[in-house]
Order: sequence, then C-alpha cells, then structure tokens
Amino acid sequence: MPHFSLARFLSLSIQAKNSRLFTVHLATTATSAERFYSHMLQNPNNIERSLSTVKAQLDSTCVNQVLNRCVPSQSLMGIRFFVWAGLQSSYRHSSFMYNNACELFKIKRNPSIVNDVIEAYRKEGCIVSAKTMKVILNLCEKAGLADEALWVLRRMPEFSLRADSVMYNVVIRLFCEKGNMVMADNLMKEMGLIDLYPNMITYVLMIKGLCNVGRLEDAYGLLMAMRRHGCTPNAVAYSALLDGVCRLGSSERALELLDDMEKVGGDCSPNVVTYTSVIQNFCEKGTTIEALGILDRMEAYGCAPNRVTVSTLIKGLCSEGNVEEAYKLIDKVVAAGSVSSGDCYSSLVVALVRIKRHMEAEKLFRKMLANGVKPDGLACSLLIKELCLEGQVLDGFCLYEEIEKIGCLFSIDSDIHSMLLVRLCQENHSVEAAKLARCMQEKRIRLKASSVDKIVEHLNKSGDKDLVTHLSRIGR
DNA sequence: GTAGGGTTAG
Repeated sequence: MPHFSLARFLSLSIQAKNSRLFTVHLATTATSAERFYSHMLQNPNNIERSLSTVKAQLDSTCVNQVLNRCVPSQSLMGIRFFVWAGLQSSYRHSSFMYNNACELFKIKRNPSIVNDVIEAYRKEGCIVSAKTMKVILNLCEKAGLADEALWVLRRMPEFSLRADSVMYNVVIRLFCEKGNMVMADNLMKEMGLIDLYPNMITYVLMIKGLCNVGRLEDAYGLLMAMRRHGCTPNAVAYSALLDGVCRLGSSERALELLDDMEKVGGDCSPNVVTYTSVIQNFCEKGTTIEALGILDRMEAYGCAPNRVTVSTLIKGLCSEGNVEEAYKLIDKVVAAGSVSSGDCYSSLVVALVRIKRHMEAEKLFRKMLANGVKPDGLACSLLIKELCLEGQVLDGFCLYEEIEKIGCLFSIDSDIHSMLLVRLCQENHSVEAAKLARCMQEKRIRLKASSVDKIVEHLNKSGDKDLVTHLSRIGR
C-alpha cells in the first residue's frame, strides 16, 4: 500500500540525513555506554570502584545511553552511575542532563531513591566526597525536593563531610520556593553558627522568598540586616526587594526605593533589569503612563532600555488598546538606537496577535518584510500558527515562503512546521505540502510523530493520490 | 542571585 510506505517515509526519511550523520558518533559512544553498563552489572558491589577502571570516553550521549539502559528496573544503579559521572574531571553534567535524570528516574515521584543512594554508599563503604553530595543535592534541586535536600545536608557528617555555603544555598532556595520561610530562615541562621556566612546569593534568595509569601517588612528588614552583617546589598538584592515592593506595596514606596538606589549609586545603581521589572509591575497594574515615565527616568539616569524593556511596554500599551502609543514608543527607542526596529516591531506583532488583532498583526508583519526589517522567531511562529488556526493555511504557507526568502527560517521550530504541513495536507494543497515537506527535509527538521499520524489518517480517508505522489517523490 | 515571550541539542 502506498499509504503505508508513505507513513514510513514521513517518519523515517525526514530524519534520514540526521541519523546518517550521527552513525559514526553513535557507534563509538554506544560501545562506551555498553562498557560502563556491563561493568556495573558484573560488579554490583561498589560499582563506583569498578567504573573508574573502565577505559571509555564519557560524554553526555554516553551518559544518556547508560541511564536509558537502567530505566526502569535499575534506577538505583542508574543514579549511582549518574552521580559517579558527575564527579569525573573530564566531564560535567549540564542542567539539561540533571533534568533528564530526574525525568527518567521519576525522582519527584520517588523521592526515597535519594535516601537509597546514600544508604547504599554507607553500607558498601564507598568513598563519598563533598562533590558526591553536591551532585545529589543538584538532583534534589531539579526535582524540587526540599525535605530530601535537607536530609542530604544532615547526613554529611556521617561521611566526615561539611556542607559549604553553596550547598546551604541550594537547600535554602528549595525551602524559599516552597514558601517555607521559617525553615529557610533557620538554615540561614545555622550557617552563621558554623562559620559559613550567608552571602549575597543567600540574601537575595531570602528577600525574594519573603516577598513571595507577602512578608514585605521582613524583606526590608533583611536588606538592612545584611549590611550590618558585612554584606552590602547590591543592585540584585535591591531589585529583588523592589520587585516585592511593586507587587505588595504602594507605587510611592516603590519609587522611593528606586530613588534610594539611584542616589546611593555604585553597586546599588539600578540597571536595565531593575527598571524593566518596575515597568512590568506598572504595566500589570494597568498604569502604563507611569511605566512610560520610568522609561524616561531610566534614560535620564543613563541606562538604555533593551528588547525586554520595550516589549514589556508594547505589551502593556497594546493590552490597554493604545496601539498608537506603542508605535510612538518604537519610533523613539529606535531613533535613540537602543533597540533594533526588527526587535521592536516583532514585539508589536506578538502583542497584536495576543490582543486578537490578527489583521493588523499580519499587515504589520508584511510591511516589515517589504521594508527589509527582519522579524524574530516568535513573531514568525506566532503569526503562522494564528493563520493556520484561523483556517488561512495557504496564507500561512505564503508567509512561510517569504520568511524563508529573507533567511529568517532558522528560528521556526518543528511544531510550527508540523502544524503547517498537517493543515496543508488536510486541505488538500498537495503542491504546497510537497514543497514544505521538501524544505523540511533539506533543513533536517523532524516531523512530530503525532503529525505523521494525522497526515496518514487524512491520506487514508481522502485517498488523495496527488498528494501521495508528491510526497513520496521527496524521499528519492 | 533580579526582567520576558517561543526554540536548537545534549
């Protein structure tokens, strides 16, 4: 059946170039992963000792493969391998890898596994270093496990280890995120008792946490207290408090604090993040005029707005229906040279789509293309998506082709491509669908699995021979 | 460690 082979084409041939490219790479790392894995199976007692005798290259692909081999029945071994890998000098786990491990071993749902790992180290008399504990703490952090992280900290003396301030900060961050400020506060005090002084990071975490639970006065108090403890608050600490004041307190008080920062200057000088955060808060309260005042104020202070500042203001103005003012703002910041017109108008396109003024968004977008102003990835993606959802899939495809012409396709992801292809197929635009599929193949953009199913389902229903012919030619 | 509005691949 042609449909069946088409399904195979859709799912396989679009990735074909990719996989061929990686074959060599995979072949070498697969053996590494295999070596590590089989060593662990053969030496189930103190796997760490045996792992260090394995002569194999350690990289993220290899780590991933080992973890996948260990799922789901050898989770404990998998995590021990992960921790061991994190200790090797030639390799460092990225944040992505920590997330990966958490997902694979479902650490959030099975927090007791943290306990099991440490217990296994103790029973087998493994060498446990502070770094070992750090990797385990990082796993707890990724999984959002505050209690378990604290428990890891508490067990360190058993291995003759002492926690450092980085570790305390990890645990404090977790309790702050949970809103348990009593525990966070106890931990901060405990640091002082064991000669580990809370640092800027500790204080910023605490100020943010206190604001999040509505304890604004305590956050103020802490900012004052940190100075007494020899840690002079900087712009980050002030900005964290200022954000809280904006959300919980009065505008007057917020402006007063901003004023203090400007006057004190030096390390306390408000930066673009400080001002943008204030602008955002004013916009959310619906006082966009005040937000525009902050823009003038920051410029007067010598701090240039960036794309985040401008897009925040554009969003605020548009959501109040004041699109005219948004255009004026763009003219102003572009003239000042702080933000490119591409960034500004892209933000406006996005804001217009969000307030459901699609026609205007599309018109502006076309004007940008006509004038050689390059739209950013979000503006392109959002507009194509909107056109698809509104049943204007051909318009969406035309836009896609124009974006391609000016070389801005790189930022459009697989989701948008898949959506566009599905809709083109469903509405029987065979020529366009084939063009898009070819383009995806050239750019090695994978089709989402769910989209493959939808396309095949459509083909089975419609029996569109043209489309089948067009699509199946691509693979050759 | 403080602001936002989607991503890559690992």
